[in-house]
Parts: sequence; C-alpha cells; structure tokens
Amino acid sequence: MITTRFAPSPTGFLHLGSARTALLNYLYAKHTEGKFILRIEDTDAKRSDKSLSAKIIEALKWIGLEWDEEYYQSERIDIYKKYAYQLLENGFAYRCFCNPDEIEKKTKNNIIWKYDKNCLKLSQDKIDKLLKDNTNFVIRFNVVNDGNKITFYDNVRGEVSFDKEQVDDFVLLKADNYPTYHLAVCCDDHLMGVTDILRGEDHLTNTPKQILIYNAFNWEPPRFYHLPLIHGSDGKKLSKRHGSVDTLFYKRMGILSETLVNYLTLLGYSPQENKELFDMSELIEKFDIKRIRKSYSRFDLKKLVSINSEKIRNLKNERIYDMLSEYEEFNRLTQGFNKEYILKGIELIKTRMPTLRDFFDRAKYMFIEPESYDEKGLKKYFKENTKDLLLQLKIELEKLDDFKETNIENSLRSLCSRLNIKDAELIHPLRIVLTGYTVSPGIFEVIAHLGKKVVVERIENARIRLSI
RNA sequence: GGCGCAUUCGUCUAACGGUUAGGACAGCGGGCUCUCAAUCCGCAAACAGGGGUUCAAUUCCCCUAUGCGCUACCA
Repeated sequence: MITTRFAPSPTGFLHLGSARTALLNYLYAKHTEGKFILRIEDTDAKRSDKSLSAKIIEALKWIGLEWDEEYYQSERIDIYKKYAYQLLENGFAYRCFCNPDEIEKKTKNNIIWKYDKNCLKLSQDKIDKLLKDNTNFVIRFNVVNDGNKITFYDNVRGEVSFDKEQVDDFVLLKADNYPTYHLAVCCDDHLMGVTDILRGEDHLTNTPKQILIYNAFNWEPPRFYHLPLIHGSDGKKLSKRHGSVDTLFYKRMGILSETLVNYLTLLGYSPQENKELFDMSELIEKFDIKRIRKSYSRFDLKKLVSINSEKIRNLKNERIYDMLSEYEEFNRLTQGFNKEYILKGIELIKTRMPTLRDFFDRAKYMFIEPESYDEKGLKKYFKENTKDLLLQLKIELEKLDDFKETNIENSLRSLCSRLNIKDAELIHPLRIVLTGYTVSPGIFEVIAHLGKKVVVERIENARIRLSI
C-alpha cells in the first residue's frame, strides 16, 4: 500500500508551495487508495508552539484535504533520542562537544566549510571526563568518505548522485536532546511506513544525508519525488515579496478552494488530456505521478483569478450563496432581503465576479441606493433633456402591471422610438441612476430585479439630486 | 566559492526522432450588444547558444550560458 505524508513545520500559516506539496501527496495517496499522514514537525523548541499548527490545519481543511493519521514530533522526542544513541553505539555517529559559536566563527571566516571532525579524535577518557563535567554535546553522523558516491533514484529527475566529500557530519541530536530534521524525518518515515515522499526540490540536497541514515539503520529508503518549486513572477522562490504566500489569504480574497486546488495541481504537473478545469475528485481519479514536471514554474495570479472566474460562473447560485454567507460583508449587505431576491442577484453578477469578493461592489446597488453617481458617466451621458426623459420613462414604467423584463424592454424601446431618440440615450443615464455606475448587468434585467417601487424611487431621487 | 537541479510563446504547459511545434491565461483586433462581462471568430507570440549521434533532432549525448536550490544544534 502507498503511504504518503505531509510534514510541515509550524510557522503560523500554510505556505502556498507547501499547500501544493500537501495536495500532491494527498492526490497520490487517494489515487492509489493508500494512506495519507499529517505530521507536524515541531522539533525546534525555540520556534515551535502547538497553537501555530492550528492555522496550518485550518488551511489544509479549507483546501479539502483529509488525513488518516496525525502526529506531532514534539511528542515523540524519546523515540528519536533512542535511535540517535543506537547510531552512536553502532559507530555511525559520535559525540561532538565543540562550542557551536566557535564552529560558526570558523565557517564564517572560511577556515572550514563543514565540521572538521575534531571530536571524532577524542579519546574515551577525554569523552568520559567531558560527560562527567556535564559538557553540552550533540551527536553527529560520521560521514566516512570511502570514495563512493551516494546515489539515489529520484522519481521526478532520475538518478542523482553526490560526492561524500560534500556531505557534512551533520547533527542528529541537538544539545537539548531534540532531534534535527534529518533524524526525525527518517525515523518517522520508517516507523510510520511511509513509502513515497513527495517534497519540494529544496530538499534534494538533504536527501544524501537521509540515505546515509537509512543505510546505517539498514532500513529500506522510501521512494523520493522532488517537486519543482513554485516561483514568483520574477523567477525567485515564492515568498512574501511576491504577495501573500499564506494559503488562507486566498480564501479571504474570494478565491474558491476548488480553484486553488485546481491551479496548484496544474503548476508543474499536467494531465494527459488537454483540459484545465478539474475538481478534486477528478484530480484524484486521473492523477498520474509520472506527469510531474522537472522545472520550476511561476505563480500567476491572473491565471488563478481566471480559473476562479470560470469556476464561479459554473457554480449553482445556491452554492455561491452559501460561500458568500461566510463573509461578514455579505451578510451585512444583504440583511433584510429575501433569499430569492439575493439568488437572482447572484445570477446577474456571477459572470462578472472573478472573485467572490467582487460581489460586494458589483451587487451593492441591489441592496443600497447609490450614494453618488459616477462622475465621468454623468459628464458623458447626461444631456439637457435627460431629466425629462427619465420622467417620461418613470410614467411609462408605472403603467406596467406585470413588471417583467420583456414588458420593461418593450415599454422603454417604444418610448424611445416615439420620442425619436436612440435607446442608448435613455439607457445609459438610467443605468447610472439605478446603479451609480456606468457598468452593470443588462439594464432590463436590472430594472426587473430591482422592482417597480425601487426603480421609480431612484428615478425620482435622481431628478431631485440632479436639480440641485 | 563548492555541490546539485533545471531551461518550449510574456505566463502555465503539450510533444515520448519525422508536426505548418498544439492548447490555455494574459495581450491585441473583430462579431454580438444598452455598458461591462459572458460567448463566438481572428491576430501576434516559443524550442537558451554551440558542438556531436542520426537519413532526420525541440526530443538522445557533451560543452557553454543563464536561472534556481542547498551549503544551521531551521525544517
């Protein structure tokens, strides 16, 4: 059985790149009917805090992921400690009593670029004495350069190899008895039965260290897939500089989780068919791990929004209503209006709202009389006779018994033809009066939707306002 | 600096040695039309460079360039 995992470190939010990593692990596990594990890597005692994991979990849930098991490494430190000592006893690792500040000084001054193995030369007597004095120490892996390369197969890139000379005697167990990433990740992946690791390419150079650990324990390494990174529009690794990298930010800006899932999956991955719109279940069904690309891709907000816009207009009004209900602004705006009216409003706006949030501006006129009119529109469309035209239209509309779209259109158009003016001469000012803007859904739809009372009212108010 | 990885339109990508190098987003132009969308039609736009291998290279190999990543008692 395939078992994958997502292993974030709790930094307070789910990075967009991590969200994609999580997603691909999830898709692969689900596609193969395997297991997907969430493991919080909170072994940095200085920076970790259990509360920080909550945001990450919230974001994972928002994008629709579910996991079969959930672990916190901070609750498992005894396990890692035990394994670190096992390597120590078996001669794969050694205690290092060096002062970290001194090592840092040496590397900074280019005296060494990796640890010089000084403590490997310590005699047993010396070690015993240091231990007796309670000297702080770490446990380092002893990388023995036997001239062989460390090679492994990456399922995205093929065979990758590293010279052992290039691998530092990395720390396994820190002075505070917490494990480093390398130790913890290997122990957990082994213990939890993880078979396939999909992770960012930034981990590619960590892999030889981990292979060394697997070998030392005589464990079979999992399959590796190093995913190309997501970059910003300038080609650099995606970070705060490029806008928000917080996954939940996109929820706040009105992106559907389905959009993000769709977009993120197709970044660096392509389905067989020439199609771009997928929902989660299709992605799971069709997921083919062989189709992950090797090279990085740039995050393009425009494309994300374009997919979002397409998803929104394919959605049922009712679903959009539910999603909008999660925004306070929506509830405030639509308070006191019946659901049928609101749903009709959604129907009118949904081909014009790239993000959910766009509803608040574009549909505002449906709920609140415009406080002011678009300045440029006034200049462009209001003529000497406009006020009079509006009055005549008001009279015509008041005569209508059945206030529906076709009747309204007939009434307006015949009025214009009687007055011998172009329909547009009346329609443009009318739009401004009713909505405040020069842009809106079709005018007859707007009139029918607002209803006779509101339309008449707004025309009257406009005549008063424009007289001043 | 060292090591590793990558390189097709502006962007996301397709192509498994032979194609007028395909699609999508963005851009531009047009149709529809009361505006804006939606929709329809069209335009422009790419194989990083150089060597090989081959009857034939975007595709395979090598070199160069460029970009990115890693180089912690962070993960």
